[in-house]
Amino acid sequence: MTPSALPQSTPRRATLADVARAAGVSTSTASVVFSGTTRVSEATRERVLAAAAELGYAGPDPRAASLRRGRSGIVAVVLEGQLRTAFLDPVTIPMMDGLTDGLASLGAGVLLLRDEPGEGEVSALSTAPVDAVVLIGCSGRARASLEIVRGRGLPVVVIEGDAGEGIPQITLDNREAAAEITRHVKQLGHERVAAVTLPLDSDRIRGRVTDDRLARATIDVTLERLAGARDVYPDLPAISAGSSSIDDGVIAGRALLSDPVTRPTAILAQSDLLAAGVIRAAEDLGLRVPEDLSVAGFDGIRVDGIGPHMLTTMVQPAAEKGRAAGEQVARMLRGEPASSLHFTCRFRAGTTTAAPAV
Amino acid sequence: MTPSALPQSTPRRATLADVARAAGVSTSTASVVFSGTTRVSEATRERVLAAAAELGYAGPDPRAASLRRGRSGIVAVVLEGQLRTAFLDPVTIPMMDGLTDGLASLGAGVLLLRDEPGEGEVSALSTAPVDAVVLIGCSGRARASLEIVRGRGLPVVVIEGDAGEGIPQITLDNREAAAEITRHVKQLGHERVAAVTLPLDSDRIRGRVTDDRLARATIDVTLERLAGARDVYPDLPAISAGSSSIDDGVIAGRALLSDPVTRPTAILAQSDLLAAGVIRAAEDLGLRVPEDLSVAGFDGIRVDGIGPHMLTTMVQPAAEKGRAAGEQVARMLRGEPASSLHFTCRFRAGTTTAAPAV
DNA sequence: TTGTAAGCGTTATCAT
DNA sequence: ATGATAACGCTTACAA
Repeated sequence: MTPSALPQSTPRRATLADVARAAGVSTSTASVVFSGTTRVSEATRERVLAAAAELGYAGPDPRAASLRRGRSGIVAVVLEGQLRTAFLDPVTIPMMDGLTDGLASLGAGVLLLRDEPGEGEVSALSTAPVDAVVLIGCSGRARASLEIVRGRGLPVVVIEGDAGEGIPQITLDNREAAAEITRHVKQLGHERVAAVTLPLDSDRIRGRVTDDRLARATIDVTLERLAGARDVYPDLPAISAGSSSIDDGVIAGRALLSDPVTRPTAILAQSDLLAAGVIRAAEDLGLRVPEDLSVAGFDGIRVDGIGPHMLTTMVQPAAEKGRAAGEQVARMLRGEPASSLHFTCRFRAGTTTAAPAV
Repeated sequence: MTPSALPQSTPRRATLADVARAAGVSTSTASVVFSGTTRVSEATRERVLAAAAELGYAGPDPRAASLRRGRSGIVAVVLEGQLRTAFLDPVTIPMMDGLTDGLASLGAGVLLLRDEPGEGEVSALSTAPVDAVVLIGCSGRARASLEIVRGRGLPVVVIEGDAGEGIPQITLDNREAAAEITRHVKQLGHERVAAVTLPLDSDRIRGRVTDDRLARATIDVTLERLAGARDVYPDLPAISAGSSSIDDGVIAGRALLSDPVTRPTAILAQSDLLAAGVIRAAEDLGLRVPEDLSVAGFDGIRVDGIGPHMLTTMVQPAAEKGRAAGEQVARMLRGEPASSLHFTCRFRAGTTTAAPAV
């Protein structure tokens, strides 16, 4: 534990002061050489750099710099649950990409955090040296994260979640978008229509969506998209999937299509992955899409694995959402006022919807 | 910019010294109340906490703490290329999950960094307050990252990459594993076999793998897995995919299967996604798997979208790889010696391989 | 159990 | 263009 116990390879790392001394300048001058805040004569500049190279000095210690500056250059992104589940959702990835872009103007890094403080341990959120926080899909237990963040007085932006008073949030027009694609289906002339929804709550139970289950549902996105569809077809039957995946779409699709008598002529899926599964299920049953069954999705991601089909879907600006969040964070950090932003989806006609067969 | 210009909401945040003063104790005592390093009488403890609550003090400033301690509690993970592409690879996600687990004993957070320093800007790697670094898929340009890291004297672990002397690395038995699954196919009696490989280099050009292209290839994983397969079938024809995805698998599969005369009876895919695509291509052509065509994958991920099939594949311990990296980092940070670890894949028989039809 | 004191390595301000 | 000086907010021997 004592320095002397170490191999010898740690003779105390050189500091800026060491470099300055070796170069025969003051620490402040040396500092300026690295930060570039002020003009420095070419001569001294080179002397300092040479001394640094000589001493193996790799630049200012970020910890000291961040204490002094009051900035660490790190923004925390709090994801719900396991990283695994978070990144399984294909919209998360472009969103994260957009976020890093939006943050780029700050030169900030992204610290990934989960919102579950594992086993009595204090949430890393309360001890991480971050300048700001982005909360994603802030529901239920994310409130705890929010409390910590507010306690620390950190700037925070929430994506797809309700954070209450004065906190900038990035939202999507889920209900309106769902209504729009549903109207498209209605205009094609479909009358027997059903929906496949995302999970209703964290239990992720599959099955027929009853009023009862709806009352206990906690996932806003699901509710909003269903509400939008029911704005068009008030009695729209729906079945909830266990997750947003192709396989769950297959299961739901099979359930909806198995009975040739009650079989719908169109299915509205709440995500593209679910839609892909429904298509698969339909084709397995010998139904042609869109001749025998129209299928609509939601998200507008690149779906890997539905072959020649182009999904009719609502394209959500996932990357833009992330970028917007990043930009609002950047603004707050610059002391500028930040605002909530609302994004809208865009209808994209594909080859998976058509008028019902006569 | 001056404090007075701000709304008033920033009357200087309370510091530990403020809290101590308010509680009538010394700063060190107050410090100890928060860190829990030493026993403190219940009475003072409560007085300090009360004072903290009163002043809205949310705990020690992590920046100051990390300067003092010489630790930031953050480990950087450097991914190749865009986050987008990194997270498109389904093995990355469990690996990241394992990594966070392995790091959990440290209570460290994970800072996501890309290895491409965007446009002349200094790589965040050189200015981020991190305690250690994990390099993933360190090839070519990641050498630059490695240089920075070594310059800063940070502990580093490399996953699936060669970092040279004395740097712990986490590797996989790609060649041996590829040979194993190839032997399985050979033992089933297949003689007309072909391979679908991962990209050969960052150009990601699709097509027949010639000796020429092979000589210029830069992606180790691809080369190792191909070498393993050719240990069994020395003349194994191969076609390279543009990426590890189902759609690219379809393309490659179609290319290999289109000619009924030369059509192989078994296809070895270098990833499960590619295998799924090959299966899709086969079924599109009216071939049954495994009766008319055997398909083997690699990775052992959950493939979303191949319906009833269970892929015959080599299961790689992705999460374990990540966890191991995390643990080695933890050891280095504790001053213990770290070591390189080599992982092996496990053969998993599925329903997609069988003896060729007679 | 509590207090004293000495930094941790920078950067910012203000002279010179 | 350069330098002196004072923080930044905390932790941790060590002393009491």
